[in-house]
Amino acid sequence: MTTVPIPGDWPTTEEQARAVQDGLRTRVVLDEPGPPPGTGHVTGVDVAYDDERDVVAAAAVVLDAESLDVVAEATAVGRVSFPYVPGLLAFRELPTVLAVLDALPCPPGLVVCDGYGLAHPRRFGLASHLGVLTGLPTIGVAKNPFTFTHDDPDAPRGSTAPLLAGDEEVGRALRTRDAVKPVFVSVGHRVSLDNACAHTLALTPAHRLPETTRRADALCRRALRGTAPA
DNA sequence: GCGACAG
DNA sequence: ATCTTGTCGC
Repeated sequence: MTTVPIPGDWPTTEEQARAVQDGLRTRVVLDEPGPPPGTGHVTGVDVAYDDERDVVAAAAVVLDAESLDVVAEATAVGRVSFPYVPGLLAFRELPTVLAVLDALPCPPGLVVCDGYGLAHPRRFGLASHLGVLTGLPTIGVAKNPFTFTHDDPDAPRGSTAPLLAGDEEVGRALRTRDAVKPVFVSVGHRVSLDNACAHTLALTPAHRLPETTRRADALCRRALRGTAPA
């Protein structure tokens, strides 16, 4: 496990953070389809917090996209770098997530984030931000619709409904299990929305949430507990 | 102005 | 995110 310093130039105020987003948003690449589902590596990243102790733990779990077997794992711990502010989640998660990806012994391939990419007030959520900073193809799979609206997808797994910001489709509500609450998929960087949904379905053979995020969630919680006082 | 709001 | 027991169902 690695320990993470907060970058010296990390934003301190919401105003600074929004300015960073506005400066980087033009770098998002939207005209690539991304890797085909079921090939290469797919990596889940997630973060757990203990705000009382000011500790954050991140985990990355690399899966073989075809078998969904675990290929590699890494964890990293650090200090909380930003408070939770809707729309500025990336500033809370990124330092530790970048470090944990660096700590992996192999290329991550497609990165699946817990949260949003383009579906964001300034079209630059966590998944897009991570993609721009690393150059990696990324998607966001969120558990809640945030501020966006959508119709309820049909009951069968695989059904979708547009995630809307006004009349703009910023993502998709995707049913990953029959008659179970959908997940909310959006493009991060260098992946099409259709492909992002296809990946999400490939990663949900048995549960509502992708195997990538389930594995990463379990691992970062374990890592956080591992930092508890002896 | 007030409420809602990824994790 | 996190606080939290048992319980219903595949």
